[in-house]
Amino acid sequence: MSDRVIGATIESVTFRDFPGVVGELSPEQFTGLVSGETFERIDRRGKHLWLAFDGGDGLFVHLMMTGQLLLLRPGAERARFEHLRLGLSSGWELAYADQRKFGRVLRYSDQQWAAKEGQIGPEPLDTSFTTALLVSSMRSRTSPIKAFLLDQRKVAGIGNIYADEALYRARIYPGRSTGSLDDAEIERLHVAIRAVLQEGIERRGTTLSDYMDADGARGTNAANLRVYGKGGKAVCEECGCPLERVVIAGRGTHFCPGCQHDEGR
DNA sequence: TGTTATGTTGCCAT
DNA sequence: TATGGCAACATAAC
Repeated sequence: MSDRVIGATIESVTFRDFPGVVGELSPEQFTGLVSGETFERIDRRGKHLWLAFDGGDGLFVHLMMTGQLLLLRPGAERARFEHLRLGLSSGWELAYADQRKFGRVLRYSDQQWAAKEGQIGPEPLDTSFTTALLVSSMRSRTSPIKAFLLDQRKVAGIGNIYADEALYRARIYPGRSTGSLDDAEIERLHVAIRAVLQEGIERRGTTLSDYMDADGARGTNAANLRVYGKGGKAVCEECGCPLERVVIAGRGTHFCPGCQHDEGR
């Protein structure tokens, strides 16, 4: 998005059928606050996006389950489930669409973004994300490792798909108590987290139904998944066991009972 | 036609 | 503080 957004000024704001997409502000308040602002920088922490204005403050965006940020040409037909469109001086329009309306485009002060950012755990692809860091944050926790991985305060950016994929690659049962993992298991998990995320990025995202990039292109990582969505529908490509689906941490959890034992190793 | 599942997170109760 | 359940919403697949 950077090429078409950085340096561009917001010239128009159009609301569609869900003004709540911008939070508590009325459409008039939001329009007044962002009109004339120029984007200086696009940042990201985990799944949280930050589109910073050049004079300070900016837009905080979270896509949640079904959100889409789209760059459209002026006059382009309203996207399905489009709720907000920002007309930019660069000759593009930045639209936000979201079938389930969980996501938000919020006007945040720098302080609000700093506070939000401070809540988010380490970036798993940064060099600062070491096995030792993971070991110390996992110590003496009793919740399932799957719940730990989904907690954005512990590690940034892992969602339900990548949690299941990482645990499968590390051969760890998702229901294992976080604090019960030994050093070798945590080392495998560290490697697996980085691998599944890196591969997902290389394939430009896991599109199961809604995800698309700003050009409307689908990611191809769905074809790279080994377990997610396959419980009861496929066998493990390593051991041939039928894959299973259970609910852990309130989320559908897919795993191989042959490779991911309840008691480690 | 009803029931259940879906990629996330915050709030609430314990 | 840590943990677990559930609601927010629209749609697709059983």
